[in-house]
Amino acid sequence: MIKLFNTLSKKIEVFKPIDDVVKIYCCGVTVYDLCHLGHARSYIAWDILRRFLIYRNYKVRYVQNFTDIDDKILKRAKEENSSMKEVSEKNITEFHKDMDALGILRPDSMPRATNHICNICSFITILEKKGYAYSTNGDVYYSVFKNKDYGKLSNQNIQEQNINQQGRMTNDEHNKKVNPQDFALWKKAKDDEPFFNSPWGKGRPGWHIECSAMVKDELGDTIDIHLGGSDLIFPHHENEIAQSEAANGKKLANYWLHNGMVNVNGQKMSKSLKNFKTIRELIKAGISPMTLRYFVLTVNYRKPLDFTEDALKSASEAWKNINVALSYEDIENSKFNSFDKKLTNESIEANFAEALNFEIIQKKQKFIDALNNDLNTAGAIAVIYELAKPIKNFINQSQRIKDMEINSKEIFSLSKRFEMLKELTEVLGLQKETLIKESSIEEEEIKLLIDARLKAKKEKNFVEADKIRNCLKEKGIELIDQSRELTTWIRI
RNA sequence: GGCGGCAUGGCCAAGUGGUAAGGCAGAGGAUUGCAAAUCCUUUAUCCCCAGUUCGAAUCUGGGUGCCGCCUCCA
Repeated sequence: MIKLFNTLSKKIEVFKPIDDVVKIYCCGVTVYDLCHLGHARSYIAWDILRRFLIYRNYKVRYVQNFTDIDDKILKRAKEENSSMKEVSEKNITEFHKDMDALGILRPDSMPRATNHICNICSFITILEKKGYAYSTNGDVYYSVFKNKDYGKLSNQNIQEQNINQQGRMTNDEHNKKVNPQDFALWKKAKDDEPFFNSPWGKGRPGWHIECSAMVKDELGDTIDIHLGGSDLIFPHHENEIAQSEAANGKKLANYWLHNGMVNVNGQKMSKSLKNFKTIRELIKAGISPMTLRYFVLTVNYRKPLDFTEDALKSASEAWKNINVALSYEDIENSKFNSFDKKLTNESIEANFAEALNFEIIQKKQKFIDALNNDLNTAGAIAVIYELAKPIKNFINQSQRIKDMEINSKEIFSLSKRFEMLKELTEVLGLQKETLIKESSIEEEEIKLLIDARLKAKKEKNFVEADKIRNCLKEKGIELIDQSRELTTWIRI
């Protein structure tokens, strides 16, 4: 039983899909710039939800939009002396690069606001006909007081909001809006702005209406799950509900899920505070994509995620260990060819195989239980670690100890664990990474230095020996003395 | 001012009524010329106060502190 926290009811609820295809809509990005860690957090969380549903045998249709009409895009286009289209195209390409790097599955469909102008216009027309919208000189607004339910998602009292916001309207808005909370469905274009033709003249859609129109077009009137950041609860999602439910006369989404923000020094990471780190720059700074993914998974998706050097370092070390375990396949293939890899249950004592199997199944169940519980990824990771630890230990030892004694029973056990480890890491989207750092040093040079060091060691010149060790360490090479005469090395 | 959330060991973080998962970091020991890896040992009564209960980190009330939303925002 998958249980999810529903913002609408403010409770954890058992997830029950409407029919056999789970319909999910996720609010995407406004494509005026590169994505930062906050975006990564959000889309990683929802990627886990999607992967887990699929793992639990649900069919999923996952739609995520691009907002490619927006004031910020226009502003950016002006700054760069380019067009709205060019800015959004460029950032959509960059978006895909980042998301692919993070191992986020591509949505089944990624509609763009600009391709849905027609749907948006007919949507607004319906709202007008039903009396929920009014137009004033080329602008169209949604009248929130016409809607009895308005505020049900964010638990806002519309009257109080009204009082609070009286002073916030610009003079221009005062002339057009009946109430301060009324929001734009269609915005009249200024002379120098790009526009689309509409029944109300030249203009462009307001922010919220695109999602309502695209949800309806792509998935229908009522969907299973609507996703987004917690900063979208109000007003964006509240307004989406108001529009869609007024127009369609049906519930928009059964489950509303919202992820917590990424914080920097206790404050929300955001463009306006200029405290953000783009995914691009983090990766460039040597933090691998899977480290970022792991970092995100250490905290429940609804809680704030503090971005600190320490936390990132901790995630990085932990991920390295799991990553070592994930390289088991390669090690097995290259090192243990002498073993009969086709070991079967028959060649291993039945009791042993049975006990092992039981243990592994138990871990799998623990993993599922964790994710069932409102996507407790931290709990799931604990299971991953339990599986990975013996594998990691084995690999580390085999790399460092010459002629390590290995028995077929152990290999059998490790292989079985590894199978499950792979299955479960896949659900979390954690993929093996090659963590080799760039190193200027050539293999030939390393060998020469190792020989020099062995010679120094024989002469008990440990000062010189340590000097060579430290020198190589600085270049990302770690030496391992497997015996008096044998030294190997690995990149760190 | 309105709405919502959070407070668990040095750090990160699970657990939501039956005497505290996991990770990172640290300490001691074994091993090692050193180092690495591995193994063993080791570090919490859960912000404060009151209450409910046989029993609470977990429920209720009050307090303190922090954060988010109410303008664009994942």
